[in-house]
Amino acid sequence: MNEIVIPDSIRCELAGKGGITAIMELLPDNQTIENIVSVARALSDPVRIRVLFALFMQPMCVCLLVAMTGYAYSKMSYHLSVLKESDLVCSRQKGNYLIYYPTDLGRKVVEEIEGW
Amino acid sequence: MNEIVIPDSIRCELAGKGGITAIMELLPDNQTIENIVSVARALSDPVRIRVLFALFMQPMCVCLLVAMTGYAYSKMSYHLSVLKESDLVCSRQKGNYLIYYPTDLGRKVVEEIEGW
DNA sequence: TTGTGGTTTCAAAAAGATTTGAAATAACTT
DNA sequence: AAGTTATTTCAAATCTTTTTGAAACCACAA
Repeated sequence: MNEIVIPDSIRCELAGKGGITAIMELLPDNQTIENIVSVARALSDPVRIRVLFALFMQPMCVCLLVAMTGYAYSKMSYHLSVLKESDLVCSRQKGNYLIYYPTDLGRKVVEEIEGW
Repeated sequence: MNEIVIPDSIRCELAGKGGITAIMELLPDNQTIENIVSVARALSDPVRIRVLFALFMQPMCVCLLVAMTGYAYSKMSYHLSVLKESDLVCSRQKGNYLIYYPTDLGRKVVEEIEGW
C-alpha cells in the first residue's frame, strides 16, 4: 500500500508517523465505532434532541412528553426506544407510568452537544 | 396543558421548575437543534467515523483514503461531502490533489466522541 | 492541445429510517 | 373479573440515505 502516488508533503508527514499502517492501527476498533455510530444516529433527529434535552431538565412520563410535543404516542415511543437502545435514556416504572430520564452517558452527551 | 394527569412526584418537581412552559422555553432553539442534528447525522456512519479519525491523525488526499479503506472514489467522495457540509472537515488544493483535514469543530468532536 | 490522473457529479437501484393507525400489553381500580 | 389508562408493538406506507458505475470536470504535463 505504500507505493501509491501522493503529494510529497503528505508522504513525509505520514512517514514520520509510521506510515498508513500505523494510522490504521490507531483507528478505534469496530466495537467502539459501532457505539459511536449508535449514539450519533440517536442524536440525528430533531424530535429526539428535544426529548433528550427535556428529560435532562426533568424526568417525564410518556404522556407528558406527548402533551408537550403534540406527537402521537406510537411516534414518541419509537423515538424513546431509539434513545434507549443507544443508552442515552432509561426508564423506571411508577405505578401505571413509565418515567424516562437520561443515563450518565445521556447527561454527558447533552452537555457536549450544546457546544456544537 | 397543565390539566393532564401525571404522577404527583413529577407534577411537584415540574412545578418547582416553572412548569412545562418553562422547560419548553429552555429547550435549544430550532437553529441550534438543526446544527446538532447535522453534525450527528455526519457522525452516524462507520465509514465517516473512520475517515474523520484518520484525518484527525493525518491530513490526506482522497486517493490515500481510497487506498486505505478500499472504497470506491465516488463512495469516498460522497462521505467526504457529508462531513464537509456539517463543517467537520474541509479541504485545500495541492496541485492535482485535494487534501482533506478536520476543522476546529471536527477536532473537538473527535476528542469528545472518543469517550462515548 | 491533447492526454493523464485525481476527484466530483449524476441517476438509478438498494437499503434503512420514520410515520401512521390499529391492535396488543401491562398495571392499576372498582 | 372487568374496565380504564399508559404505553408498546406491529405492519404497511412513506421518506431519506447510501451504494454503484458511468460520465463529467479540473489541474497539470507533454
